[in-house]
Amino acid sequence: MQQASGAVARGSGRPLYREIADDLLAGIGQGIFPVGTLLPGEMELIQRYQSSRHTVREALRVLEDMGIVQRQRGRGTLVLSPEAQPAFVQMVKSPEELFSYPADSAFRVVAEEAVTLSGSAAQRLKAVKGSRWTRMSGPRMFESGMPVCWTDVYVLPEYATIARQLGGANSRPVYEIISKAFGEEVQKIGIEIYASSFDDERAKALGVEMGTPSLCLCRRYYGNKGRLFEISVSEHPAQNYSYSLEFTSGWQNA
Amino acid sequence: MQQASGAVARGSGRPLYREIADDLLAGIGQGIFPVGTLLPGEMELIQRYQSSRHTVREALRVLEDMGIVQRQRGRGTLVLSPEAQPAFVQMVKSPEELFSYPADSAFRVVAEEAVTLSGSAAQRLKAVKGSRWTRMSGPRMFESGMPVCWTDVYVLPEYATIARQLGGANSRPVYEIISKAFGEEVQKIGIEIYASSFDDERAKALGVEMGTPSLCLCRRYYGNKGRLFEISVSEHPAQNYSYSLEFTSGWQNA
DNA sequence: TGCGTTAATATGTACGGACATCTCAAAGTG
DNA sequence: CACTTTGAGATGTCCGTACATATTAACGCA
Repeated sequence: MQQASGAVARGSGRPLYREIADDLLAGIGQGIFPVGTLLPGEMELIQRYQSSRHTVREALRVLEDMGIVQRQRGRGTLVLSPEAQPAFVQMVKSPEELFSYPADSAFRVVAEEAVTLSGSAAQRLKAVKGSRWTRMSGPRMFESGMPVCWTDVYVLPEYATIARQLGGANSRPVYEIISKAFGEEVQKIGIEIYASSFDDERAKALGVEMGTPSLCLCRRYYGNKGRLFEISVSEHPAQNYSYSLEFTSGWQNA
Repeated sequence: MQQASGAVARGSGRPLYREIADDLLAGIGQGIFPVGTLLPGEMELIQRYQSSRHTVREALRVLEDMGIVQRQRGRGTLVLSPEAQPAFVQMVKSPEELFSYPADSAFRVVAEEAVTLSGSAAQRLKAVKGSRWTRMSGPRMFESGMPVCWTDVYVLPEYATIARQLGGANSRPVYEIISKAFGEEVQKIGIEIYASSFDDERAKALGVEMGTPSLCLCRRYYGNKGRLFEISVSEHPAQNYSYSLEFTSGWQNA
């Protein structure tokens, strides 16, 4: 282990800013710069490493790209984590890919009503108990008439007017309609996957036997300022559906 | 749409390097700098935008962080893609987080045998038909004796010797044992999630009723040079288990 | 023709300075 | 005491320069 936070080797074949980054990283790992504290300022690092501000900033940028520190103008450089952050990353271009819905299927809304979440419903949806939503329910069908899944969509009451934009064969996802119509930018999406089995009503609607195993996907969409604005729960017949993910090692370049 | 690749607004409140990055991005989108070609050199961009090399490089770095261009010393700046790459990213620190196994549970191997995948089995595991594996099967139990899930682990025959390292209460995941013992570095992990229901044998082993809905997780581990070296299939009783994911917008800063 | 050498060109690294903007705490004010 | 103002210190932006190193193509020689 290299000595942390002192002089570093120059002309070692490796760039100076890398040496400095490694030294700072070692210092963080050894607790010299504990997580949650601020790293020494740029001016102090310049003196410590007898280098220029440009080089020091380059080193700090490396640590920031690794997710180890977070820089904040006017405050300083905050230590976030003692080690390189993501070892495995999954990337998707748009939230649409998280859907995996067949393109030639349509959501047919058969019920729309205002609901106030009871304790159990709130717990299941991981929403606030007593909060009010507008729920739209119905099956998603292929054009051929074959059922894909049963879907319950909960949106904030102020967004209830989007209901009339649903139902077309090539209608956009609900989150996208809301995003465009009301300026909600999707900041975060949470997905929960669990298994269940169909109750009587839904089994009839989808034309399967009651008690058929099902795969449920509950998606939560968070918009501006992290506000939860849509929850969608889909229940798929087990034999027709699976959910796939792929994780790749490294950040992007490594 | 802004005019691409000409002068940009200065003193617009936004940093100059951002303006330049946006202008170059627009130029790429309009086909002025087609995908696969090299962007103009830094010196030319300096003249075009009447700016300094530092600022131009900062702009190019923005595009590189977005995955739009790739810089190469001595060659130039290659245009990779016309639009920003990942909009949503999920990050996990280590493959272990993809497990979500309780810490105080243990895998109890009750059967170990060499298998050659039949067509249907290969299709289900997404592996090569006729390929040979060593399969270890058994329940995963809490220390209290309560069952967590049933697990089938397939490893390459050459790694079969790791079986004797399994079973302890705090044994490491299989992929990690293999990684350390044989130097396989996990490059990629694929996860497939689907619903099913327990057959007679497994239901008895886990103490649940036959036909109970279950959530199955099939994980595929790819090692050096992308070789598939382990497949693990876990079947969980539905009421005890759910799988959660979270995706965040932006690259890391945005 | 074939191959090693050389030169031009590109980005990478490193140094210097100046001013802008944000944050937070201390000092000042009512 | 509460609120506002001020100022020090931090990072952000932007300019300048010089040299190092990788790439490629042109050149010269056998």
